[in-house]
Amino acid sequence: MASRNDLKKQKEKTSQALIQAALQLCAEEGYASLSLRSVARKAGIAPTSFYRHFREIDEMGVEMVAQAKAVLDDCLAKARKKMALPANKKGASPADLAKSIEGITRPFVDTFLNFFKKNNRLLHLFFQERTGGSEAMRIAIAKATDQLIDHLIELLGNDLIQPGKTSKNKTGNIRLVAEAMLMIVSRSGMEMQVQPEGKPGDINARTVRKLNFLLLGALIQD
Amino acid sequence: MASRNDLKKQKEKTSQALIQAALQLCAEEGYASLSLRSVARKAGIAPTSFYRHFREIDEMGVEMVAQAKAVLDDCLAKARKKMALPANKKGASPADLAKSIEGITRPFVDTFLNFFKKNNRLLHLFFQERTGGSEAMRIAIAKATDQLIDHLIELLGNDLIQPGKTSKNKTGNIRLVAEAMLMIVSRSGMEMQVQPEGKPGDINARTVRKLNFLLLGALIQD
DNA sequence: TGTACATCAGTGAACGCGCGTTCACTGATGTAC
DNA sequence: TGTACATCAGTGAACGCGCGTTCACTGATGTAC
Repeated sequence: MASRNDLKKQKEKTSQALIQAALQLCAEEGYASLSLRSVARKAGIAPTSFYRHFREIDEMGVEMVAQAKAVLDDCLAKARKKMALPANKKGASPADLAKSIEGITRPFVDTFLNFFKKNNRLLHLFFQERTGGSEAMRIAIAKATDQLIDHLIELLGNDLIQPGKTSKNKTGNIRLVAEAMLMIVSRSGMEMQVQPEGKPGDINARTVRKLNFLLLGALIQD
Repeated sequence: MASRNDLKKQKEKTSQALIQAALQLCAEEGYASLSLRSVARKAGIAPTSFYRHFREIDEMGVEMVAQAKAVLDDCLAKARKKMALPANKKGASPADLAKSIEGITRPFVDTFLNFFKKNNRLLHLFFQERTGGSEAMRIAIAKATDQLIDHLIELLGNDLIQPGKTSKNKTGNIRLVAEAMLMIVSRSGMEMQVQPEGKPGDINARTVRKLNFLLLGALIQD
């Protein structure tokens, strides 16, 4: 009575078990410390079975990156819903601007850091190995990061740019802002993970303030 | 005719050879991929000789961090000399502020990224392994980073804060700015190393603009 | 000054271990007739 | 429906390799007298 796809589904299930095991080990010891045998062991299969799913560790690594990317896209989409827009009203004073900017940065940081707590295995991989690991991994991560930044620009564009006022220069600035935002919030997430007790709960507040400076400066500069 | 310290000096020389070999391997493969044997091989000594200098790899790692820290301190000191101060003039327009801020950010970024090119082995270790590696390494790096940020705050305090206007709030902001600056510039340095051809020479310019936003926002917020 | 002894950085053999990879295999699932 | 064959995820034995670590050692440098 088995479906014709039972075999494929079972294989997919094992592949996922491998990836999940790898992500967990990666968060504990770092991607560079992954071994085919340790991943297989954690996933509960024989070392040799690994080759039924991936030709080598890095091929699995690329898949890991794809999954991390999907989670981050979800995270951004979730943050977007909470953002208060538009922030950029004409003739607003710096103090007013600062207030309305926090309507963007606060949900962004809170959502992101909350996701980071829940999915630290995914995100650790994403931001830690970007400048390490193998060539294939770096390329995969760089590509995923670029897409993520495009996604964030889309959000910021809608929230920050007034319709009809978009200039070439401003668009360029928004890319810089998006890169810096992601950089800062991911770094906060990493540090939160490394020393979860260090500075109490105010890591969110500190991150928000950093982003406030960044956005306020970018808006005023224009 | 040998000096009474010849033996000690020779030992120190070998220790340095080990550290330099390790830094080079670390930049190529990452700290996690270092092995006692590969380091000893690169340094030109027998694997067993390693134990005459360090009890384990991480003990050498801590020493590596200390050397990276010294280079970064030099880097900051060098940047300081090029910075134009003060940037924060009373009643300046945002446009004027932006101009004078670049007198700080431009030398900072140029000096830092230039040092990064020359000493990529040191800096890679410093910023890559902060959230990976062993416990001992993370502690050593965290401590060194804190000191580095204090150092940067010292510079920024002199350059950004007008005498007599220092407030508690402003001091707190400066720490946030210093952290974010170091974060952004180090990330740029890492990416420059990973893809040295990617975006031509404008990585400096892009980094400067990010820092401009940050500083401008921080100054106006106050 | 010369001699006898101490120190200690560096060595090479040897160990057990986890690794990636190969190979021929098993046995459940899927397909053809 | 039943039977014979094909597919293929998962297996266990075996391999050679680099690893960390131990040990007894060598021989140059340093010290005491």
